[in-house]
Amino acid sequence: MLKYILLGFLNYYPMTGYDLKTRMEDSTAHFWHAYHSQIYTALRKMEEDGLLSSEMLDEEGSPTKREYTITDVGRAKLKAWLDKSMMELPRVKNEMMVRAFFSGQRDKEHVIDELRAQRQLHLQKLAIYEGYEMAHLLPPEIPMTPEIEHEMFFWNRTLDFGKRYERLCIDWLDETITAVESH
Amino acid sequence: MLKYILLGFLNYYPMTGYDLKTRMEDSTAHFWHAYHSQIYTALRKMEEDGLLSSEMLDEEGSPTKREYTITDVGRAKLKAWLDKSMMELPRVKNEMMVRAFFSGQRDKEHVIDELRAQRQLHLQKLAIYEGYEMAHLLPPEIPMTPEIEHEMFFWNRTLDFGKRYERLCIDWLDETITAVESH
DNA sequence: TTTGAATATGTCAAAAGTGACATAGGTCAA
DNA sequence: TTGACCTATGTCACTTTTGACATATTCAAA
Repeated sequence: MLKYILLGFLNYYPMTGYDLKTRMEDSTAHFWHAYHSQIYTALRKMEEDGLLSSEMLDEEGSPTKREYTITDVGRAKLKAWLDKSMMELPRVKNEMMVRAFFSGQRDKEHVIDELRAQRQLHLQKLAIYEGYEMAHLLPPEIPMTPEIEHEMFFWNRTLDFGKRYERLCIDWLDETITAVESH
Repeated sequence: MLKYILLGFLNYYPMTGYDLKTRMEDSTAHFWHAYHSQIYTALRKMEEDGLLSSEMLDEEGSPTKREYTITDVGRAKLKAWLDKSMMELPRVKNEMMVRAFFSGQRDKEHVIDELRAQRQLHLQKLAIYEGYEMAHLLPPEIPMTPEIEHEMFFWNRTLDFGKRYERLCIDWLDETITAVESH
């Protein structure tokens, strides 16, 4: 999966591992988390496999960077993945729900503390999403074309999903906290 | 994580790998997916580590089963995990959102087909959740006590989260389909 | 001037997850 | 009685993910 995210971004324009890491933190990390260690190793592997090519950039006044460019093979791989529709539901992993499921075995006050902390974190995340502009993902020199607006339509749809998800979590936590408090 | 789910279930009463697998499919799989291969290997590993003990059951008229029982060490491990509150947000991985994010590069009709298929799957899942009774997780011979009702309160909270999540997905897909259709 | 934050890139061992392959008995209906 | 499906348990090679450790530069503030 990470492979396709990296291909997807590099299909727009060449980028370094750090660029990709920050791009992901501002966008896809909300629905696909990856450590920078994984991104760098994945890029190396993808270059070995011929999906990417790389070039060292030595600008003065900035550290050495390795910039990756998608190859035709990489582009074909991305297209093949996008063209094969997903016919199952995505697999979910949510540690907080696991904890909630087994919370009957726990001290009530302790459970409430945790739920409140989670609520706070979801509020913060929602605030970030609400202040977020997907246009920031674009490099400043790129002019707005209908194609890019079309891309951004989908970026904004995923952002919208993120906001709704955070609201759902907050509402669920509010109700759960109230229900646990009232015995 | 899987380890704690298995400990959580085995803390109720001893079970076989298959029992755990089916229990998970009916409950925690909605927020934590695991293959049976992973469950069986995890159980072996946990026995090695002293968290579980096992015993072969040879009932006539049924295949050989291995039943696992939680040990005191396992119980302590579970308690320690439950007692340490989660102070970050759970990490999300959602392949469908990754696909949506990069859907600007795809054929419109193709995207709509995929979104419609996803919508159908989420409707099915919601119907399953709405017909689901958490009490079915309990073995028939167990009487209903206040303790078990307390456990079930949390089980039902996670089911409620699941229903809301499915409705969110359906609503989001409906709106996204409409928006993509109307250019 | 030094300290800390941000930029930038990596390695690595270990753990977790994937999904195909394999086996075998029981039940039930066509 | 044959085939399909469910129960029940596993192996295994491979990929992915985790999270700690490591390093070096730049820039701004204290």
